[in-house]
Amino acid sequence: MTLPDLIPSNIAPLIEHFKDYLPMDADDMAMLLPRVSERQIKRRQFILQEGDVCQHYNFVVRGCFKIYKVDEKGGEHNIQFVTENDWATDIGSFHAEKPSELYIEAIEPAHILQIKRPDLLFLYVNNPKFDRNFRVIIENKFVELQNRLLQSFCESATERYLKFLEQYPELSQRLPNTQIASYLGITPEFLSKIRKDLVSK
Amino acid sequence: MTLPDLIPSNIAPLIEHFKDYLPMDADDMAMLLPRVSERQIKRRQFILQEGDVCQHYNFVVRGCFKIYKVDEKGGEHNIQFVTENDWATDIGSFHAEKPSELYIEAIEPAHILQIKRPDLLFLYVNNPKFDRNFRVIIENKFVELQNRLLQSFCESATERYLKFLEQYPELSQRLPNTQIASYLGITPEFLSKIRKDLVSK
DNA sequence: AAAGAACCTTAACCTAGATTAAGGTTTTTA
DNA sequence: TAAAAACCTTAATCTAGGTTAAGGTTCTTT
Repeated sequence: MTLPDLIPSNIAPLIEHFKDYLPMDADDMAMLLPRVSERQIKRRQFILQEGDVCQHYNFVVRGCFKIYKVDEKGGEHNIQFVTENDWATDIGSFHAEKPSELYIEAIEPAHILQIKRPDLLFLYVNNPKFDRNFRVIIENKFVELQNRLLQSFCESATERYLKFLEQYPELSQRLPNTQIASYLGITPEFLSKIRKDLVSK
Repeated sequence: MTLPDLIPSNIAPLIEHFKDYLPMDADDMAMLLPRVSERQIKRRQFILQEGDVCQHYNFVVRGCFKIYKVDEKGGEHNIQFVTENDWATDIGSFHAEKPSELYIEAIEPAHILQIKRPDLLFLYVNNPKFDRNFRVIIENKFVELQNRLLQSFCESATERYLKFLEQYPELSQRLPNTQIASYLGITPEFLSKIRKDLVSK
């Protein structure tokens, strides 16, 4: 539980995150530590913009981000919210080193830990624990995304909204309804109507 | 390119698939070989049904599968087609050992290679190459799924259909339009209308 | 070779959710 | 602390795509 003294405590949440998957010994931490850098992000600040190559795996220590795409007509579509102890990255852009189609923007002031591409590759090549950890992390992300697709195919907007409230009760307090509507794939006006209809029942 | 004589050639496509990610030596193959079993699947046969726990990672050597969910009203929604040299598995059900919400059904007679859960876990624990390979495989699947979600959010049915034809020209020959419509998230009747409108332009 | 099943298309009508517009409230920023 | 920006709601109108129904065609199975 307590970390060796030589590990600065501000990277502790990331170490704890990895420990959810596999035990991390002092050597593993020593390998990770010099490859992680901290950053404070202001509200409305971007850590990725359309057209840029995603250069980092970003671990959120505190705060909240939205990952979204802007369509031809300028509409924003949230594909994911990322909060404490989760990763905010465009995996496709990161690995293929291709320009991203996505924006990643802080909805709240945030504190993140970043790992650069060459550093992550170093970790993969030199310590199989990182391959393992990220395999499992991405499996979980895949399942989350698949459930999202299934919901958007199989359920009405009202059902999706109710399940969102149930599944992310904390997020639904933290976020403005505009952002939730964008995540659900509907307009804020229609969400407003859904909320009225739910109350009147 | 040529495999050692002791490896039966009918597992060759899987070995080649792994070689796309990392070199495989004789020891790796010797570890893999006894943990893979072959199966012939008939058209319309299921390798996974709703309610069952997904027990295998299924590698498709030949044929085509659809992975779909059935909604409350009995409607089918294809989330993915799987053809040669790809994996047909419900990753969520497999790893959590929970009943699946999905069906995986052969659209064409198929030949698959299966790895059981305990065998895959053995490979993960005893040879880090498998963690690596499946990390990369799932990263790619994640990106594919994310693009699908983005398209369904940002584009009209007509645009989605045109991109499908472009991205999977071979599949669009192989599949009936009913199945393509279900993948695009529209009814066969509406796809028929889209096709008519496209021709008349 | 025939019967049944799956598939494709057209067309009339229907609905979930979008759009536009407007007024009020809360939050942010200068 | 005031102006600007973001947010929320309501209501009228509009539209992409669904539903129902029906007829024709092409596979599959016996």
